[in-house]
Amino acid sequence: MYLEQQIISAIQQGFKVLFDHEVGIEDLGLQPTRKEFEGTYTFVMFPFLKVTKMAPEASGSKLGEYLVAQSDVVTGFNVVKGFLNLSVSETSWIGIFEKLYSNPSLGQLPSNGQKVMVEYSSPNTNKPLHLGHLRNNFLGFSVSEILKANGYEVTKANLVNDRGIHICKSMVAYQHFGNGETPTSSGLKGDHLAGKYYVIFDKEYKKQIAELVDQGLSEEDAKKQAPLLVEAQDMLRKWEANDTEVVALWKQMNEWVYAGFDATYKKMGVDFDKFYFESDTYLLGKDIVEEGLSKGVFFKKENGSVWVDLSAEGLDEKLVLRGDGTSVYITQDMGTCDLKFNDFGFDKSIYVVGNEQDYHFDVLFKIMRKLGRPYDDGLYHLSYGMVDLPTGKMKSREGTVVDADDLMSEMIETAETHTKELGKIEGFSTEEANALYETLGLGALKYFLLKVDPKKRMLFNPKESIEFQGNTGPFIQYSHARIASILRKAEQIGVDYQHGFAGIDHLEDAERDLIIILNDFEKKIRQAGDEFSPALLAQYLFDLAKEYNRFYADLSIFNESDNKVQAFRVALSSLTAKTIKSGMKLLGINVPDRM
RNA sequence: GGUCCUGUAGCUCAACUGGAUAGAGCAACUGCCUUCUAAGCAGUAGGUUUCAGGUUCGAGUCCUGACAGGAUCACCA
Repeated sequence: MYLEQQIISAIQQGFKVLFDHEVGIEDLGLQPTRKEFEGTYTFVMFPFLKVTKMAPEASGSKLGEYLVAQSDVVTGFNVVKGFLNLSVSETSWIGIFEKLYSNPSLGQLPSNGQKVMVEYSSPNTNKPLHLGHLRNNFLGFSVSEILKANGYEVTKANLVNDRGIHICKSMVAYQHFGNGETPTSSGLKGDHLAGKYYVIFDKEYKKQIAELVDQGLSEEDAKKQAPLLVEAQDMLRKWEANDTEVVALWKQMNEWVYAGFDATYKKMGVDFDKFYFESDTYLLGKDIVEEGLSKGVFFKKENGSVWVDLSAEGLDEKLVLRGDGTSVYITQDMGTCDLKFNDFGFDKSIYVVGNEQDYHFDVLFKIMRKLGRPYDDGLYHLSYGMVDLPTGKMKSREGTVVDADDLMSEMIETAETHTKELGKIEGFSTEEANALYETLGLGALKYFLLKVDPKKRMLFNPKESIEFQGNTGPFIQYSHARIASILRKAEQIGVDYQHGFAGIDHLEDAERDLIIILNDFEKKIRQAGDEFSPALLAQYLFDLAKEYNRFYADLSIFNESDNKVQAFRVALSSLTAKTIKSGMKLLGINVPDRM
């Protein structure tokens, strides 16, 4: 980072001295030189030809000569068309390496004094988590960690949807068909138990509809009049009236579900600092409706319903309170928005929610802006694409989902099979071996879901999607394990690689290329934070691991006769391992020392 | 129908926000384990970036219009 800034400021000086022209830093950018050309950084001359009043080649040469003469980091240049390719001195690279190597807070930028809340996961308590939730949870967790690394104070929040008609459906079905079954008696995790009755409800409900249609009702009427649905709606009313029996059942079932979720979250390796429950928040926001009315942001229709007119912002009129005075979804979201701010005073509030709710958040944020909330600039919907199966979209009611618990178990089993086939667990205790399978299986899964740009929808093929070779989590984990092995050997034969690289005066290509990419780590953390995109970091870590493996294949460490060079290569390996480890941690992925 | 998102190698994804001959992995093919872990490395092959226009020194990227896929548009959550 520092190196690029040095070069840029020298270029800025150059424009002043050579062409008598002031150029803003923000207008100057370097890009990596394509590998078919000589050099590390490339400066594009085209946009500045008006300033230089010379042909592209001549402009580039003149600036290049200036940089070599004036800057002690630029040692050479070449100009191809309008592209000025700059070479950086080996001593600069060695200096960069020493700085990175001695940095005790590698991968952690200093505090920026800002608070951010990241809401993610936000499950419904009527069914277990599935593949789509995995993307949500891994994303939310990773973005939180990335923001921490960027110097934010982060609060991870989970807004649990623990009430509503869908919960009542599971409850009604349980009352009818449950026979007092419990997680203990059935051996089912609590969330799977609730999900089982949600599916049963749907099945029985459809049966009832069919019967009613046979009796001559229209499809539409049948859907409304089916006894099970009526019962669920009735149960919801009783719940809202705080009916003792209904509330007791609700508490019981939710407790089972939470126990199940806890186990799943633990397996996933995600956690939360704050839980919000919709049963506590669903009545919030009515005061904001009043506020909006008095501010003239909202208006009332004849039947008493309250609306906001967003047509000036390119949207429609949107209901914010029903005619009977009850809330809609957005009412409580307005309330929760304020609640979060009052609880934590955030500068930014991020909602990790699927792109099916783009419109909803568009509306919500525009409303909060109209209401003039002090934090309205910090609201951000981290909208991610759905995970599709080869067979199409997942539907929980129809049981065409990939269950999160099942998928994680399968991944771990696959990792076990694969590891055993390769015969890589000599000397492992059973516990160590199991821990490794888990690290690898989950690493593969997390990396697979995080390496894709969040906003893009992605395809998951359970049979083929997850590999252990190439652009995968295990490939990066493997690179780390290789280095760990080198470090063990270095310790064993007593290589001192902690200090003293003054004697190094020459770099092999593979060494230099590795330092160049190691130097990008901080920049990538920044980008990933600015764009809320773990994918950028994932891509970087893959490139880094690849570069290391090239280095590993090209140059020998322990056959190197020069002790200084040998120590330097061990140190370079060590820095790579540290970078991989701390980068993978930001993705929520552990790295093993042996595999 | 209105609005929004997406479209890149056979498949899954990149492309530093407008820069050079569009890159990786998987799958296919060819080499490399007597040497620090072959879950690796090196190489071959694979492309009219959905299509048609436009903007400029320069377009996968920006604009317009088609086409295809998806989401959304309830006094549902």
